[in-house]
Amino acid sequence: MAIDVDTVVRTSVAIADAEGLDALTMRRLAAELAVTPMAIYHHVPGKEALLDLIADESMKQLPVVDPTGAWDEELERFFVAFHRLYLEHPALAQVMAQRPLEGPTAMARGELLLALLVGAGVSDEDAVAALVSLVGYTIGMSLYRLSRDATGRFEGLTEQAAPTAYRLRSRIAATAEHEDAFADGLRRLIDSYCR
Amino acid sequence: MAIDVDTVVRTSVAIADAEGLDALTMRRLAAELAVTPMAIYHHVPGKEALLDLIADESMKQLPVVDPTGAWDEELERFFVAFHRLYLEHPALAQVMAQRPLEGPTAMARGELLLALLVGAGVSDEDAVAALVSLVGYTIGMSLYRLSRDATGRFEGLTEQAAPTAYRLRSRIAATAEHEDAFADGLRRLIDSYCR
DNA sequence: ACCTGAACACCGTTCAAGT
DNA sequence: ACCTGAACACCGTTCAAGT
Repeated sequence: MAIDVDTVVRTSVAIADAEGLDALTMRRLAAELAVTPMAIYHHVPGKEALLDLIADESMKQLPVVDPTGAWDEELERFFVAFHRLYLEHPALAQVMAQRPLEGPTAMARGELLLALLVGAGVSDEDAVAALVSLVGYTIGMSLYRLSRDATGRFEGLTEQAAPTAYRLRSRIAATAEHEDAFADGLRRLIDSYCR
Repeated sequence: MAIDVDTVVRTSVAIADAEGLDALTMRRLAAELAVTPMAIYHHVPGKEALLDLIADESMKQLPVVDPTGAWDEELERFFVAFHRLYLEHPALAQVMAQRPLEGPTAMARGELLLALLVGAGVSDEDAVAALVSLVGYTIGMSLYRLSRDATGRFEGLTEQAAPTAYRLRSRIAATAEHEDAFADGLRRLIDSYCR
């Protein structure tokens, strides 16, 4: 039934995107591929390995930075795209949250970012420190945002019953959901590495 | 057998801390409590609710900020403790990654942080923006660090076979695992809100 | 080499019954 | 009110067998 690693991975991504990561089970995937659950194991060692493949495949959507561009602008462009990738694929964010950014594709993108910084005169140490901070910030802000989207908000919390908590939540929600909240903090972080 | 919500939650935390979140199943928990799996459902609606309770219970370990202290120092103290809490309880970080910081305890801590900032003359909007960024940064850096700790590192990656990727990973690992990496980026972010 | 069928050792949760 | 026993509808994965 024309089953290979690529179709397995692509179908997995499609299921996770459409119905959430919980819906992605080996049995569901097999059904989608019109095949027995065990057939998948001839192309992928197991579910963990499948998630690794999904992670790496998805990272290919990250932009490739231009090493000749302005490094602060390139950084902003890259991490805004990173953030957007997570928001558009919540299941991916969920997968990546538990997985080091160590796939071949992620590493290749990392090399480019590092080269960009070092080429701009930043020391090796500072460049790596900057990258780690920016990646951490991006992951955290994405997950934080997604977790607010996912849950039914203000459940059982009315303005009458708990006015302070209610107002705090409203304000946090408004800020966290605003597109610019992420970019604002990102710029603060990037700027701090400019000096 | 002396089963109440508190012992259920505390035992859950103990299992998750000792053996990881995956080991925390309703059946395993029941065994630990010397009770039938179904007994738990008379004290907690279900597993999701149990995870909510674990989350809120754990948040009680976060420090209470001193509203009369220097706000930059208080912020640093709070988020460094937050980071440490996650590192010491990886299962908690895993739970929180998928859950909004909206429990009663988290909200109470948030109120205090907000009061601290507003008391220092920061506008409401900026204060909320600062908190969201700092929380996002802290969550992301914690998860990023934990994900590197969890996986067997450099699996199948030798210096001979792929020298560039190998060196990049080594440098990232060294940076990410350094205690000061988190605090450094945190200070950059906090400082950016001082001006 | 690739796929199937049946089975194993698990999950969370429902439901009816006991005290 | 609190707990039990048996069952249901799932999981990921092993193993032996087919082609």
